[in-house]
Amino acid sequence: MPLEIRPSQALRLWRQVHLDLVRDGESDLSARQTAILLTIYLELPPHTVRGLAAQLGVTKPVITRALDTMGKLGLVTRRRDETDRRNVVIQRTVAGALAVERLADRVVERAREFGAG
Amino acid sequence: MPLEIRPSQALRLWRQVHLDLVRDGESDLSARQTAILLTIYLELPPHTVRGLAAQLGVTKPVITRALDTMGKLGLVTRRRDETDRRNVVIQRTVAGALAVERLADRVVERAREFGAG
DNA sequence: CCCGATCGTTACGGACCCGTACCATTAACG
DNA sequence: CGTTAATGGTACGGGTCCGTAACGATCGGG
Repeated sequence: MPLEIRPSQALRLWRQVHLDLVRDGESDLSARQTAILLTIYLELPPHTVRGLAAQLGVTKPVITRALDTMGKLGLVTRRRDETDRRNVVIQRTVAGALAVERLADRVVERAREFGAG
Repeated sequence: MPLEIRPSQALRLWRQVHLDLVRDGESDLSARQTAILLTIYLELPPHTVRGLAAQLGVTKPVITRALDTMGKLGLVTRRRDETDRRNVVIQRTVAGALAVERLADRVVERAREFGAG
């Protein structure tokens, strides 16, 4: 059963959620960072730098830097893969899971308000 | 009639649209910039720097810089208000309208795909 | 063993953005 | 007029991010 949504609704939803994020001082993530964060929390592990770079169609340093930033924010962690020490496994954190959950709640909430629009 | 959407749907939708934006090389706007752009295109004119700053809960230079950047990208334009030359009126552009329209289409499209999730 | 391939990170020069503070222009009003 | 208030923009020091290129560590096959 598809989720029917009209363009005007989509735009109002998109705007309002972004407004919420800005106003609540939720860390001002770029589209890239958001895509990385949600990929880590929605797709099945394990996640590697190379894998994320391929999925997003960006270069490796972009992922490395994004992980640096999100690491400082406590949203993700890195750990060496001991079976192949060349790899780095990106791991979820409690704080990250909560942030993602809050985002989901925001979207759901605003979607409900805007249904009639 | 409210728009019912489950948290898991919301997150998958949010992720997929951001992935699309990144992969298609759509300018990597921050949450702030997105909020500003959509406010300009969804709310009734006229829009001023001060008004936008108040709506987003940020300082004026944030708006000025965002308008500089979006101006370079051709998404918005500025014009002096001739009736009160202290004011600057932010105006929409064809390119900006198209970008907003594309965003709406992306959201609608992905929402349709993910309905069952 | 060693050599090539793979993985993540770092270096570099340049661009953008932040928040605070200050500035130039314009309007409003006594 | 001149003075005050309001608006948008700019200067500054500091941080983050970009893309390209190089690097060190590690694996795997000959």
